[in-house]
Amino acid sequence: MDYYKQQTKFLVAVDCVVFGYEAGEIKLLLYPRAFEPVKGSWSLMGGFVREDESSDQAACRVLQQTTGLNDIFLEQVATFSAPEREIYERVISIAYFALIRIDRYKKSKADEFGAKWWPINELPNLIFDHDEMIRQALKKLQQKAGTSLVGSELLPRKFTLLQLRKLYEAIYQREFDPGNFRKKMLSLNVLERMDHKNSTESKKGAYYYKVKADKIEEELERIVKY
Amino acid sequence: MDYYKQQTKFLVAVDCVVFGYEAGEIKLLLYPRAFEPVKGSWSLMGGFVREDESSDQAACRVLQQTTGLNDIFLEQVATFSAPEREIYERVISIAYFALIRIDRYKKSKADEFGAKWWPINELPNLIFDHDEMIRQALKKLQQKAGTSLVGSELLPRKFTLLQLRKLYEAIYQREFDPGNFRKKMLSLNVLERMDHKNSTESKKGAYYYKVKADKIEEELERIVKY
DNA sequence: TCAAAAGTGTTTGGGCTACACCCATGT
DNA sequence: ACATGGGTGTAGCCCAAACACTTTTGA
Repeated sequence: MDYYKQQTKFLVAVDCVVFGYEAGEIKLLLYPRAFEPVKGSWSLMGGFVREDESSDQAACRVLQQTTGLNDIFLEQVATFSAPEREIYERVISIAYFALIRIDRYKKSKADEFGAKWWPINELPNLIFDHDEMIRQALKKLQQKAGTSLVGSELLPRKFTLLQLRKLYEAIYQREFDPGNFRKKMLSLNVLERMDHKNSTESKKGAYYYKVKADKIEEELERIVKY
Repeated sequence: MDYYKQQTKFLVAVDCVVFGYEAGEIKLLLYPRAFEPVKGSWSLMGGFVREDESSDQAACRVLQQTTGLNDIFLEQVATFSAPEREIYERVISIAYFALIRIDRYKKSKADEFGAKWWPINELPNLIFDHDEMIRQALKKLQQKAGTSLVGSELLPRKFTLLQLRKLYEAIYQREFDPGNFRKKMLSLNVLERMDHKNSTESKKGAYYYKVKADKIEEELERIVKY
């Protein structure tokens, strides 16, 4: 046991890459660092791990505090541990990625901090290695969306196939053939057509779909190549 | 800065899932825990992260110390942080997976600890959450081998297509059609045929191949489904 | 009437699978 | 001679990609 006592201890934090989807774009929730060093740069939602919680719980707590939301999709990305990655003190940080529906977000504590949604292609300067965290998180999101309908976590509960396709186009930064995308998605047998239509995005009107209740978390065969 | 000072610090460790390949089987390097608690159970190669190093460097150091090898393929798997995952003291552990050629390993410090190679299908009881680390590491290995020739890290520098196929069969725990496997591998254009043959494993003799020097780390299109 | 999305159908090509088949050679 | 792996060829199937076409309706 003495061996344990000789060892160095470290501050351990979590940083959450919070993805949202709005106006046809993937967006990220960031807040401005209000104090030196690197004041004015933007930061991921983060916080320190506490004595009585796992890092998963810490990430969950951070999101609860900053977005007011509780039942959020959350997954580990990687751990960043370079000795010089922060400035004043060494911190080992476990990066997570989260998916939330911006329409559920609305007002919350995050606004008090000046938090803002940034389109993924127009990000500001970020502190420390947060840009690398985002890069890896996006890759994870693409992998995840390729084998599950996790993408629908970013949409309202009911959505049209146009909305779903636009979301996938935003995630993968490329276009999909409308007919083929529709056939592929429907062939997976995880979507359930509802009995009413959305008429705001097309003249003809498109049926709403929702994910079948028992298929939400299901692992599927490849949906899209990545 | 006061905010930093109030936070709890943690012991941070690395645990390495060391994969090897021998006699047609994937094997894992483990050593027996010599002291209580859980004396007699087996453990992954691990160690604490030090003040002046990243976790990557720590994992590298642990492998150097236990196997004598330096230039080893090493990749992060995930971080395990449940408060009760160890017994006497809380330790947050970053799991890595490593690939080494058993023929390069031979004698080393690890033998002094009683380290032993275990076939992946006949593992002993493991301490803490090490079995879960192995499960996730194997999954990572399968993904990695599916998009790169990382598998050849486990073979001698030159190898026959039979040896490569047997390795992939061991990694994915399923059989591959000999003809199709050969065609697929050669079509990737990353293997270079050498001008001599191996005659120990077949009457006819099979050409040796090696990975083209400039293609070792290359990301490929899908090699095998997983 | 026209544009734009909804929704369905068809064709094509590439790749994977399952085999068949010949070659070389040690026993 | 025969068993075994080395190595090549091929027919069938599935699926993704490309794209044609019809429907519906608001502007």
